Amino acid sequence: MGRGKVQLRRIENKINRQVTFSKRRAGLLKKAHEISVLCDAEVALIVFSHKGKLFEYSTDSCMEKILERYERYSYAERQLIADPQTPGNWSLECTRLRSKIELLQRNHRHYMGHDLDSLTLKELQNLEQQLDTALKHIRSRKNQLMYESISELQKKERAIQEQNNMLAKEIKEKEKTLAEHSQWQQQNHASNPSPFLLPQQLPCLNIGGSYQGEEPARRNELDLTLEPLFSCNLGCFAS
Amino acid sequence: MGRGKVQLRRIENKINRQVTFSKRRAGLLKKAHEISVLCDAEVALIVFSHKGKLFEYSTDSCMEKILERYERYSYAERQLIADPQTPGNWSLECTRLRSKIELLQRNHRHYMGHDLDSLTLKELQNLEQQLDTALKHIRSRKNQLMYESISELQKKERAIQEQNNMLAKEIKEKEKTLAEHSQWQQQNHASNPSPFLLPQQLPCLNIGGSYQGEEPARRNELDLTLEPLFSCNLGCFAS
DNA sequence: AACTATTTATAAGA
DNA sequence: TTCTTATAAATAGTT
Repeated sequence: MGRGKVQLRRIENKINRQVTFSKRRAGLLKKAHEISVLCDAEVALIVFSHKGKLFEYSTDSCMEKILERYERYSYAERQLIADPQTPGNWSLECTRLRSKIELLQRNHRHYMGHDLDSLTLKELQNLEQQLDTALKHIRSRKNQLMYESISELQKKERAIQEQNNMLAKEIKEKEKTLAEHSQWQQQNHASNPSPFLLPQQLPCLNIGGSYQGEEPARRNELDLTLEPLFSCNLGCFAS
Repeated sequence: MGRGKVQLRRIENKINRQVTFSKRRAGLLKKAHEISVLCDAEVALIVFSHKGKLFEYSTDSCMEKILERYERYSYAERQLIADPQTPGNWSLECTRLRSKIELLQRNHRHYMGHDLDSLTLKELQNLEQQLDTALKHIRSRKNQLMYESISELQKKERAIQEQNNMLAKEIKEKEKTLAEHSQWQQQNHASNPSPFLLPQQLPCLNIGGSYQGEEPARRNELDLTLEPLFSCNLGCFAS
């Protein structure tokens, strides 16, 4: 379905894969719902995206019930597998999981550059290479984000500058009108208090107020984004 | 899709419902498989027919694993429903541990430079700095090991050289004795076959044999250690 | 996110 | 059930 036939194999283009995933996921959930309604079936659908995000559908009788029913049903087929409900097995499982956590944490310490004494030269070499690669990816991604940030700022700057110019023009005109007016007043009454003060102050107040009032949230957001950006190592641009 | 449009409600005709179920079930399983392959997603699909028959599909990583992952994942969202069922609730503990593992693994993927799209600029910056520090530690430790390796090799070289010298000396003396002896023999019998061949060969054989026999295990170990060392990035000495 | 040319899925009929 | 076929839906590539 679509402009071209598609081969049943992993889409290598990341963007394409993401888009196709969104579309097909919607289609799949819809179809799951349809068969469930049309044919009075009980459906549970679980989808983990490549990135690990979860999407699910389940007939109104709720996911947990269906999974429970599944476990019950499929249990008959795999009588051999030890029952994980047994208290003894649970504690065993816990022990297994804890040791796995221990391993992951130890591993993580190595990735943080700690506890290196136990590693051989070869292991250190592997670690170094992996971190080096990871760092490259991270810096590349960071640069991408920063460039995006910068070009958005430049766009914003141009917009604001333009606005600024327009406001300045407007003020100039107002100033002119006011000056003419005050001159006219002076000629008629000759007793005007501080006639030149107001026109001088207006520009600053107007510009500042207009700018801050128009988009305070977005401005703050950008400020936050850029603070660490320039206080930190800009040297990474070169990598 | 089909000859007529279809309303999204239970098909009352039993035969029709059964037929539609068969067809749509096939379609649904196919699509589940397709999205799983095309988009590298992990999919679990469970369908109970109206009559209670089970049909299922799961990405090759097998149903149980996906369901486990699901439980783990959705646990985080319903932490609130902390059911204080039985004192010493093993299954709850297991779920908790599993979600911790999930978290560690996700974290680790970031440290490997994967799945970076979900990170903010600030997070990327932190990650970069951590990896950079870690890399410095690792390289420093690696250098230390390499220097140790080198100085040990040099020590070993000196020892072997010394041994070599001693052996050479010994051989020279033996040669001398032999020469005297053979001269003496020649003077007496005058019919010695290839009298100068043996003394020339002995040194090589002796030295090689002595060296290999003395510590074959450690020598192999060192060779293995040093192979990647010099074929690889020596540039790290500078860091 | 919307569009559209195509491919797929499938409802109805045989 | 299975095959066929007309038609509805889904969706790949594009804007």
